[in-house]
Amino acid sequence: MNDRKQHVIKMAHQLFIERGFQATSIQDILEYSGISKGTFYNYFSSKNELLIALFKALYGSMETSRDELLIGQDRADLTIFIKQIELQMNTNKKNKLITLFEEVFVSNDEDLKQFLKQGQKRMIQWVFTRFLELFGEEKRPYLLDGAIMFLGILHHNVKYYSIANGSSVDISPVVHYSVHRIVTLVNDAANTGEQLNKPEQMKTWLPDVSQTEEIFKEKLYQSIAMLKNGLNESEIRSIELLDFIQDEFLHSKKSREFLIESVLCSLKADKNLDQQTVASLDELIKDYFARVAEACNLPNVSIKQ
Amino acid sequence: MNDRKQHVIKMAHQLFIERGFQATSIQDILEYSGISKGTFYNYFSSKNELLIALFKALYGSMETSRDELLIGQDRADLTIFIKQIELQMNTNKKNKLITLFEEVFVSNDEDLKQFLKQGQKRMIQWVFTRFLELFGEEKRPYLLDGAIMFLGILHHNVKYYSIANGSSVDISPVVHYSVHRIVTLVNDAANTGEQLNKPEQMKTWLPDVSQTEEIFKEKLYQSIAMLKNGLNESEIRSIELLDFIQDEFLHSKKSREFLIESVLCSLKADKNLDQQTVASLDELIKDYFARVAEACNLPNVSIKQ
DNA sequence: ATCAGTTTTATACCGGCAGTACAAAAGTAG
DNA sequence: CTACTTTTGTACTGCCGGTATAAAACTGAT
Repeated sequence: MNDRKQHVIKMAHQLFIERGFQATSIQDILEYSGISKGTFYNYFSSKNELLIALFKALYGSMETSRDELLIGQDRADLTIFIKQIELQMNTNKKNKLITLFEEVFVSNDEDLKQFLKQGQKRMIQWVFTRFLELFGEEKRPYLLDGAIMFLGILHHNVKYYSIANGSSVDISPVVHYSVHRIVTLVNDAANTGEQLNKPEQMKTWLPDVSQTEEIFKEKLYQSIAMLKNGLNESEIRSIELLDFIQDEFLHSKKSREFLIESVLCSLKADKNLDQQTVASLDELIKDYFARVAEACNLPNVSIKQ
Repeated sequence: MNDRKQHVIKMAHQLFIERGFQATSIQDILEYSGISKGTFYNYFSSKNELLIALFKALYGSMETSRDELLIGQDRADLTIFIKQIELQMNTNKKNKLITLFEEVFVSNDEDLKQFLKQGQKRMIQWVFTRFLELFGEEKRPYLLDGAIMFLGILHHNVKYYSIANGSSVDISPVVHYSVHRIVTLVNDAANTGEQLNKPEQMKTWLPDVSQTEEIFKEKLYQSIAMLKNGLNESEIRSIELLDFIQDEFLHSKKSREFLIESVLCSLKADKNLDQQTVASLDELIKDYFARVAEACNLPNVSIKQ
């Protein structure tokens, strides 16, 4: 049922990689994936919506595996950030995401355009929050500029490095080089005090829902980090419990409330931990699930009527 | 005759600005410019070729007015470079060049794609040669990386600054900011000795003809600069003569050989100038015209037969 | 096994697109 | 007036994304 739909997305993706999006006709997709036109338009309302589904799948899995690299790691460690960027650039390359992106970015379909713009903004916002962790709160005013410039440098460098050295070349040195550059750049901007974009303006980028989502995640990470700091390395069980919570929330759609509640229960009984922080963590998570339940109910009601 | 063709390009440009390239049909262009389909395909072999003609016209005029800013100026002056970049970014914006560019950059038409890639490489090469003049020969190994990163930073900054402040905002601060950043970046790379792309690889970018053209221009500028250095400010007539030559070669297709020869004659009689340098300049220019004549004759012969 | 409800298929169809073909008309120069 | 080129108008081809619909296949509950 849903397998079939996924299969169509997969087959279409192959065709898009081989020939590009524009050059792939719906007829091609039908023949290649062995379905009829009616079924296709039963799954997707248009060719563009198929593309959106593809992007969502690819970016979703990319984001989770990128975030997984951070579990149980020092969030201020630059080498982890480099690994994260390498991962993303490699999946970009493997799936020809950048080409696909460029090909449809200037499109007449306003929905598709907005979706892609949102994706770019999400990426910048992610780099910004990582920069906050890497450079520290005191550099905040210069970190939105930094995130924007970092992505500009990175993409341009990868592009021309690939032209010069063949597209199969390892892009790891490019990532290292680009990260080194942005470090000096941010420090330079902080020294001279020059600023182009204020980080506050990002608030206007995301819809409230995913914004509070981001804030929640950041608070969660902070609480967990604080608790971990109070532990020494021998208390493995406590660390494992904390890591589990973080991991579970990473797969946001399928976080299992009952499991997390039981883990929280264990944490409350854990005398190695600062119980005040545990309490605030507990409250934070209870709030989150309350909000999720609320968000789930409202649409259901409106559907039933 | 040719006026009509230019008129079609102009009308098409207007439509492209309003609706975008893909969304403008040939039928639209026919109606808007008041010609018939037959005539259109008499002028352009395809819609894409019309776009190439448009790009050539726009980029051509942009490059000459950008180069004109340098006449009689200190080529190492950073403020002139900033003015040049501002000029280019403003015409980009006015003509929606970047949007048009992005819209067709990933295209199935290999000719169009190659043409656009050449355009990008030309731009990087120009920035590189300007950086050579601004940063000095000793920074050469880091200036191709610098040029690539500068354009990445600049375009990204302009993009997000325009999103945040409306597309009608003055981009001058963005240009200043980006230039400041690239200065520290180049010095940083030079200090640490990190290098991604070697400037030599640019040789593989351009066809031989425009490459020797670039080399000629650079030599010309150097000779003229040397001669000027030997003068003091009161010798206006000599300076004017030198500036005239530089100006005349800037409009490369229509440089008038007889005029330049006569000016060279005056220079040879000018006792304010270092006659050895004048002689080498003379030889350089004679070589150039010989090459141009050769290049003109060969195609003519093949046409007549 | 039957039957109702859904999904899938096959096929014909629509309007729009870029590009081709070609004969008639208009313009141009000697 | 003539010979030649340019322009025009129109009809045509083949492909595209998307719609419509009736027949066929599948599904699950009784």
